[in-house]
Amino acid sequence: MANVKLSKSEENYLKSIFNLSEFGNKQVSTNSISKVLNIEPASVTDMIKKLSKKNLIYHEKYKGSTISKSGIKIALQIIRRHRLWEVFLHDKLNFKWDEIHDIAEELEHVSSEELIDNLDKYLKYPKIDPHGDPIPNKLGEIDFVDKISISDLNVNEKGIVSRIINEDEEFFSLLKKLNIEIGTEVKIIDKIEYDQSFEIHIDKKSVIISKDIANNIKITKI
Amino acid sequence: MANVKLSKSEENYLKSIFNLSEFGNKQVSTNSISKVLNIEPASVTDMIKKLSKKNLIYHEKYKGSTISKSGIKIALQIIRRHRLWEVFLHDKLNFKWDEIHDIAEELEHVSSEELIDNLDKYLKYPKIDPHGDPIPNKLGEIDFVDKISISDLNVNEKGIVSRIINEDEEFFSLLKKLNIEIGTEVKIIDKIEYDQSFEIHIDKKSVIISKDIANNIKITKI
DNA sequence: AATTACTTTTAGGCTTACCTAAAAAATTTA
DNA sequence: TAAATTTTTTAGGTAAGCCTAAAAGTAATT
Repeated sequence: MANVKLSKSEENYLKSIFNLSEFGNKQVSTNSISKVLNIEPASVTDMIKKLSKKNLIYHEKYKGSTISKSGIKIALQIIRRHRLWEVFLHDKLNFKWDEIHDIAEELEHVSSEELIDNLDKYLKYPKIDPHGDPIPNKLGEIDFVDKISISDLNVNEKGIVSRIINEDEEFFSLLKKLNIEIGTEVKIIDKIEYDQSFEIHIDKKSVIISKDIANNIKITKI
Repeated sequence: MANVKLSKSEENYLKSIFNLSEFGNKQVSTNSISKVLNIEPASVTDMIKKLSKKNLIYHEKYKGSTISKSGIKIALQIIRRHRLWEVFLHDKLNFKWDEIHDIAEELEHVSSEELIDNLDKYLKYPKIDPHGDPIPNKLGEIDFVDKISISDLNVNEKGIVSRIINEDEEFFSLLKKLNIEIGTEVKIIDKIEYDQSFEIHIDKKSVIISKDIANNIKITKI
């Protein structure tokens, strides 16, 4: 069955639903999809009906949506395309890691399996993209490393930044200002009880970041 | 003025009109656009109105369309993107020269000037694509070499295939069957008066090709 | 020049993917 | 638990880009 080419919109919805569902395990609300895609809830309801009819998601009225097995499979392929293009843009075309997301967002919808397979080979089958996110292979398999965030560290512990969760422009430019990128070493100086923010050291300079920011920066403990 | 992003459809129309106009010099009929794009004439009329309003083409009712200066400029950029992607697909991803057209047809609509400039640099500013077509530079300038076709050769003259005009799938597979590609040496054995077809030698093997085929294969005389 | 044939345009429709406004259901709060 | 709030859905509408059928113009043929 299946395997009818999806539209760009359908692909974007599916990818977002997958991301919001945390690997297919959580029910996703109409509102949350509306927010990440910047599309009115009423329109989201329309698309939910469409994707349900194609059995890519299941939907219970007024309750929420769950992504199906075949939906996950497709979502992983879209994510694979996105991340491979990001590697290409960063490693071959010398784009900065904070410039690649939007372009990859467009390239990911060019649908040719052969194109992606050849690109994968050309890039020597990379395992992670420039943001530190794992790249699913042709079969949709993904090196799933359950990473901890800066917020999981205790005072005086250190880590190497390995992945940026939030992909918003503003978040990227904030990190740039803070001199944080993949590979940066951070050390926790203090946890501020009042608002749960963190004082950390980057290149021996002290900065304070909110709990939310700390949550969005994954690290490898050292 | 100008510089509002065009839709994929608008870009495809503009490119076709440019191609049919022979570098902007000829008036283009609604029917001819309809044929190359495989879209009904009535729909073509709709789009002609749209492009006219944007001053990318001029249109005289029932007479035909002419592409404007700014239309040409944009068309050349689309062609530039298409041909650069073809070089990438052929040289880097190892696609065969007859497999690249359709994929490039999609990639060409990804709109990021920076992307194309970086790609151009990465490919070392190529002057021709794998079909032998010249690639416009960032400014839209194009190495315009007025090539001759096989049909311009006389009996016993030889040439090296340098460009394939027709980009249809069927034409490509015909050439493949005939063992003709960029770089192939051909020699005219005979011109057949009856139907203007040509008997030519490829790798010392004799084949007969129609006048139309001979017209669509550009060569460098040797 | 009249008829026929072809080309182009107009008119009206359809689908996709969005929208707003209002109704219905679920959840939170008092 | 009743009222208020929030979420979700329904209903109806819009623009883009296509379609068919029919009308209007142009060109070719007799």
